[in-house]
Amino acid sequence: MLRALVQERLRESLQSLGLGEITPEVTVPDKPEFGDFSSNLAFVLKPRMPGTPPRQIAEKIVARLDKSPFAKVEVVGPGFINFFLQPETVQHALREILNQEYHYGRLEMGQGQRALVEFVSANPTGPLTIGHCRQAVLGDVICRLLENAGYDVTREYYYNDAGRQMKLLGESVRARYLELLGQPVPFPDEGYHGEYIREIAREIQKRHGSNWAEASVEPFKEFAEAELFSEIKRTLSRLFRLPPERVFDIYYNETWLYAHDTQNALASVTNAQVLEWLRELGFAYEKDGAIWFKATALGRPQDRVLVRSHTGEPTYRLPDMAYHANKLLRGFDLIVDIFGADHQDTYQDVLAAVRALWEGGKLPKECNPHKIRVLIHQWVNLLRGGQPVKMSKRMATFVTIDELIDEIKSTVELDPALDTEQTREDFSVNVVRYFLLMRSADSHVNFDLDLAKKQSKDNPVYYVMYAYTRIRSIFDKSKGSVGAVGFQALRLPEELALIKKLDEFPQIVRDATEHLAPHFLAVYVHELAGIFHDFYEKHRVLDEANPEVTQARLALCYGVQIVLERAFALLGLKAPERM
RNA sequence: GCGCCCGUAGCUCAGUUGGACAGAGCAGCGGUUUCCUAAACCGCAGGUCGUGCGUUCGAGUCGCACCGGGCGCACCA
Repeated sequence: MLRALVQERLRESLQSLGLGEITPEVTVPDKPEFGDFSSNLAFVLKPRMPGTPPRQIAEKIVARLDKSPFAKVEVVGPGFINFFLQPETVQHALREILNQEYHYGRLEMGQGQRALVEFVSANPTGPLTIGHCRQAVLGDVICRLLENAGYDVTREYYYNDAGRQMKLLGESVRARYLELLGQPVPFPDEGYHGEYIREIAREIQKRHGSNWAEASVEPFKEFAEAELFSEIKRTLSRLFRLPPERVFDIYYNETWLYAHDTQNALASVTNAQVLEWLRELGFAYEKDGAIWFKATALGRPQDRVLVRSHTGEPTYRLPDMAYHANKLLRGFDLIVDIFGADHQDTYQDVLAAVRALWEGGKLPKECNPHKIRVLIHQWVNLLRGGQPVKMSKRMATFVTIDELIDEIKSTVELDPALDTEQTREDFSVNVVRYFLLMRSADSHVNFDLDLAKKQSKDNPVYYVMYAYTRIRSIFDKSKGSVGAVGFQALRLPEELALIKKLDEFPQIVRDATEHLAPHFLAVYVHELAGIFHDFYEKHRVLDEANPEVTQARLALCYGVQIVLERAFALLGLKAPERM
């Protein structure tokens, strides 16, 4: 990496000045006049060299510097050090990339450690909607990033089929079923009105005729749950481009936490156990017949009920605490929770409780809650005709992920030779994923359906994909392969800019992984595509009159192809060969 | 009222360990095609980075206050 090289030269210089222990900060400046890299080292060093103006400090550092990789090193302004690389230095970076090929951008930070990523976790009361879509895609990419970094990743989905909502689901299906049999009963007050409920009822009628007329709610609930879960897996299978049986590794059922089961290693700690521990540590108490969590003692704004007074049932908070205790006990090195903005307050109670258990010695030392990282994402606003679409799951005024993909798919147009059902599916999934990935999880996303459906350049996905197809097209025409060539021919600004951008890739992947921020990568890919388009427009790759340049530029294109394919794989995008 | 997130160009958004005159896409205006796909490229225009204090050599970035928007604040999940 070029930046590491600059840092290394600086470090050597510092050592000779007796300041070797500092890791110099090196950035890529915005303006080309400021060079390829820049360091503010002189300012950082200022407190350690009182009385010396930063400019002089910078000059001292530069005087001791090994300048062989650079065409020029300047001290400018109040004390910035700007580095201008030799073309040969940049060319060498391309060599490195081609050597590493599809290993380029792999990270070592995971080192075979185990990571658990929990996401989506919707109770199966209906199809997945756009509300779940962002979380699903974020989680999927974070899993891919962690795998790339060497983690052994477990994808987990937490759900509950025992609560009130699931009972309502069963009652809703039962009501629709009896309606079909001509024995209508009142529809449950807060039941689910979606058409999918009728479909499930029809399916029951198809398989069981009128045999379920006297049945209780329970079988209806179970039938609906099974149907909906397989539907959910099918949807995620489209979105993740994984077979349905592989979209998640573990479906963790909240009910496992209610009764101790020695057979179940995933739930070695129950709700009751956690409650007892909290009591022993003084973080649980009784009031008004309920059991409360003394969250205020842990710096939280208010105490919360853990066990209800009337029914004796736990609220969702207690099993959540038990669930997280179990996550820690299962021996993961990294635990990632992905939640929507509605959880931003509540997860902190759960973490506070788990921390208290650990600090109180109830959980083994290796179960340090620092291993848990929570990623909160803001909501997606679906816009249709410029207006936000109001959605309610219960009233069935929602747009499902499948509907979203299908709607976009109906407008996709690709090169006729490649315009198949599969490529259209691939492309519409690209659009959905990219729209949701290109923004920071912290910011709200306006998903403009009209825009996503437009098969035009408004759509950044096309821009990125088009760069890839241009490269493929060059290689189709070139007939030759990329051989062992010299890169001395690559010295034009657009060529060097492209290599320098390729050189940034591993650091971008590292940043995205460390910050659990896929949008770093999504933004990078867009920038890389832009630099490639610029190069492509200005310089012809294939030139029979000049085989040396052709070979060097083909190698450059291959480097871009490698990085694009690596980035696409991490983002779960699938580029077409032609558009 | 309390907590978390956001407020950057007409629109949608980057800018994540504070760094040099603030970026991209789209929309607007003007150009580019005997040549690897013009779903592209080039140029122009567009901003008191919500407001005000503060921290410092330096603040879109950190702190405080205020204004505006989103989401929470259940013995629902």
